[in-house]
Amino acid sequence: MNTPFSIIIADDHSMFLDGLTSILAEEKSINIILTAKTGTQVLKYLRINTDEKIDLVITDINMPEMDGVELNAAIKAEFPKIKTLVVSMLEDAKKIKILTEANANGYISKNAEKAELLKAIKSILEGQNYFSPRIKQILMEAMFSAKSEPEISLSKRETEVLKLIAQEFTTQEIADQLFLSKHTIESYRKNLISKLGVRNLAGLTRYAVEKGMLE
Amino acid sequence: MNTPFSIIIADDHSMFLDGLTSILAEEKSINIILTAKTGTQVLKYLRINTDEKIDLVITDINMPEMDGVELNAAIKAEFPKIKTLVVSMLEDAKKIKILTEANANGYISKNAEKAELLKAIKSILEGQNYFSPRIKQILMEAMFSAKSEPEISLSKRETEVLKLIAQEFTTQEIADQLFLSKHTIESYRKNLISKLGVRNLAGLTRYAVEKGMLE
DNA sequence: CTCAATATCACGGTTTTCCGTGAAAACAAA
DNA sequence: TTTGTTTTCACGGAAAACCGTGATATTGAG
Repeated sequence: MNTPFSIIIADDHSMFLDGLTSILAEEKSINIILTAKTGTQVLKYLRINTDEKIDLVITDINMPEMDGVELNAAIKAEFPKIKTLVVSMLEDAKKIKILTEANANGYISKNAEKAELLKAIKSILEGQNYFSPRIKQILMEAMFSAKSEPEISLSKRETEVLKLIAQEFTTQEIADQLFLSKHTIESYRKNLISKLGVRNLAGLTRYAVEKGMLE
Repeated sequence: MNTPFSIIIADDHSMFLDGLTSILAEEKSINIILTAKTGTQVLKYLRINTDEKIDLVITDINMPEMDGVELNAAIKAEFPKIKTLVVSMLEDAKKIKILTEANANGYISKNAEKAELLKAIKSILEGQNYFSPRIKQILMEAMFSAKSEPEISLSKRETEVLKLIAQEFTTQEIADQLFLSKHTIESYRKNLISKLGVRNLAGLTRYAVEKGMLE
């Protein structure tokens, strides 16, 4: 018999953490070394116990302090030998894309059955990545739809001005705050309006609010 | 020894369901009769197997088809003897309030530890309701903060005009659409601005978006 | 019925936004 | 180093929003 695999689990919801632990405790080939509620806790552990061989980190995406995406990136940068499996509530195309680009070894949804979870873990521990058909499909769709979206990107200043505009400041007030000419701010207004494809202040404000740009 | 308690668990996330099942399987005094992914499944089961004695239904709030709040209400209406324990991701004051008013027997967050879950289940099965101190506190705060909010109410027309304003229509355009004078729309603008305590179009738009007035 | 809230309309004046058109300097990427 | 993006500034005119200060008619609740 081989030595059991060592894994770490990170999820901010205790109950889910306990549940996962309980499921995996039944597996003789798996040793749960640590359960954590934030990405930082996991990283801290890995940095201190460098001699301990960890095979896999299972992580949620949504966590306080350091989320699963960041944690995955950090692990891949500092401990490239450690495999990662991301488990998430939502099937977020963008995050999945980022994760695949950051070499995560697997991604499954919390909608997945216990059987699929075990299958994913086994695949990854054997050296194969695991992305369910459903996830692959979402990824593909995101690729195509991404092309239809012209991907509006705003510069730092543009973002800064837009925020202030949406916060009910007038052109003059913004100019004063940023120590710029009011003509400059007017330029930004115009650019933003054409760039974002809106008609007026209402459109600008709506964009800012919907993109969550205001605190 | 008493006969074990019969419980049903409902949660749309398989993995959580499996986890919970795994945790509770360790308890000899608990028999898991059914696990379901929607509230309707649970209700259907209860209606068919009326002879089977169910002690407790553990349910998530966020589920497709029929959520935990509705499920709780339905159970309390049709099967008042069955106890309910609601488990939720978020600590939503409004929903907690509704649930307590609908006589749910307990509410715990998924942030809760396994120990608290077991404590809640035991309390409820022994006939006592269980709401954690944290939940009680949130409930209290909601009560007070509800009173402090002056509750701005807009008339039908005001709402209608505000929606159009936030959708980038000008005063003249709105007047044309509603077959009103532009002066009338200007009056509404003024009233809305003072009523909502904002400075300009940006504030109006922000209010509309944040209140979810625009589909 | 009465009173308050709602809905409608009006005008003149000020401020702000919107539009077109242009351009120079700084900076980063190729 | 050339090229593209970002940041900065300028002017004039048109359009729209904002402000104050009204008024009248309808309507719904008490």
